[in-house]
Amino acid sequence: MKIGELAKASGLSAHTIRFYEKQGLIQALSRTESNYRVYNQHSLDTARFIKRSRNIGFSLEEIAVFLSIRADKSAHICHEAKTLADNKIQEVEQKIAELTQVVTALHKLSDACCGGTESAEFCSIIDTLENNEQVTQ
Amino acid sequence: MKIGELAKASGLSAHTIRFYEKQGLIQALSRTESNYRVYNQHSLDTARFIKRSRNIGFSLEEIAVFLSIRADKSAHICHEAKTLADNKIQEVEQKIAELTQVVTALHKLSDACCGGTESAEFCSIIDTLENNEQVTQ
DNA sequence: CTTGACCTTAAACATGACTCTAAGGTTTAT
DNA sequence: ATAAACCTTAGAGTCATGTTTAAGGTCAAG
Repeated sequence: MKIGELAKASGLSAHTIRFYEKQGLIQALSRTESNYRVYNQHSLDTARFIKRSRNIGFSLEEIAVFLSIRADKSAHICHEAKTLADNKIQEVEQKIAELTQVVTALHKLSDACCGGTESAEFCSIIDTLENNEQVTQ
Repeated sequence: MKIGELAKASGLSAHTIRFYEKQGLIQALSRTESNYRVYNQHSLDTARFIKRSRNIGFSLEEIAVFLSIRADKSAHICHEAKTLADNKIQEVEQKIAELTQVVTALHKLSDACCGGTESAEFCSIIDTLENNEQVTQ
C-alpha cells in the first residue's frame, strides 16, 4: 500500500499521514526503491486508531501514549489507559463549565438589550461592557 | 498615565496593550517628548472594556465592533450589539454541544474499562479505539 | 514519448491571542 | 554618577494541528 491508498482507506490525507509520521505516531513499514512509503493492513489499523482517537477528542500527544500501550499491551495495565480517559473527561468537563458561564453571561447581556432600531446611545450591552465589573458573574 | 500605569490599573500587561494598539483596539492620546505613550481615564475605561469583553468570550475582532459602536453610539442601533451577542451565544452553545458529545464518548470508554492493574492485553479502551467505527456515536 | 497521477523533501503558512527577545533610549532614586 | 526601573521598536516565538507551496522525481497508460 502506498500513502495515497492508505489515505483513501483511512480517511486521512496523505499530507496528514506524513505529518503524523513526523510526530512519531505512525511509521511506514519500508520504502520502495524510489523512496515511496510502503504500508500494510496494520498501518491502516493504526491510521484508523488515530482517527477515532482524534474524533473522541484526544490530542496527538495522548494518542501517542495509547499507541505505545497498544504496541506492547502486556507491558501495560488497564489503569494507564483509564487514567488518560478520565483526565480527558475532567478536562473537557472543565471546559464545558467555563463555556456555560460564558453563555450565561452572554444571555444576561443579550436579554437586557431591546435589540431594536433605537440608537445605541443607551444600549445596555455597551453599557454593561463599559461599567459592570462583575459581568461574568 | 504611561503604559505601565495603565497596565497596572487595567490588569492587562504593557505588552498586551501595545499588541491591542497594533490591532487597532486602543490608541494612546499622545506621546511624550521621549516618545512614551500617554493615556488618560478614558484609555483606562477602554482597556477595561476590552478586558471585560474578552472575559465574556468575545474575540478581538468582535470587540473592535463593540468599540466602534461605543465610539459613536448615536450612529449605531441596539440591534447591532444584540446581534453580536446572539451570534456568540449560538457559537458557544454549538461548542458546548460538541464537547458534550465528546464527554459522552469518553464516559463510554472509561466506564467499560476495569482500570485495574491487569495487563492491558484485553483493555476495552484500546480495544474500542482499535475496532469500533462508531466510537463517537 | 508524453501526459497525468502519484510520490519525495523541507519549509512556509494558517489560526488567535498573545509573549518574548534584542538592542537599545529615558527617567527616577540614591 | 550609576543602578534600577521604566520605556521604545521590529520581529520572532508559542500553542496545536494541520495545510499549502515550491521544486522536483517516478510510474502507468495510451
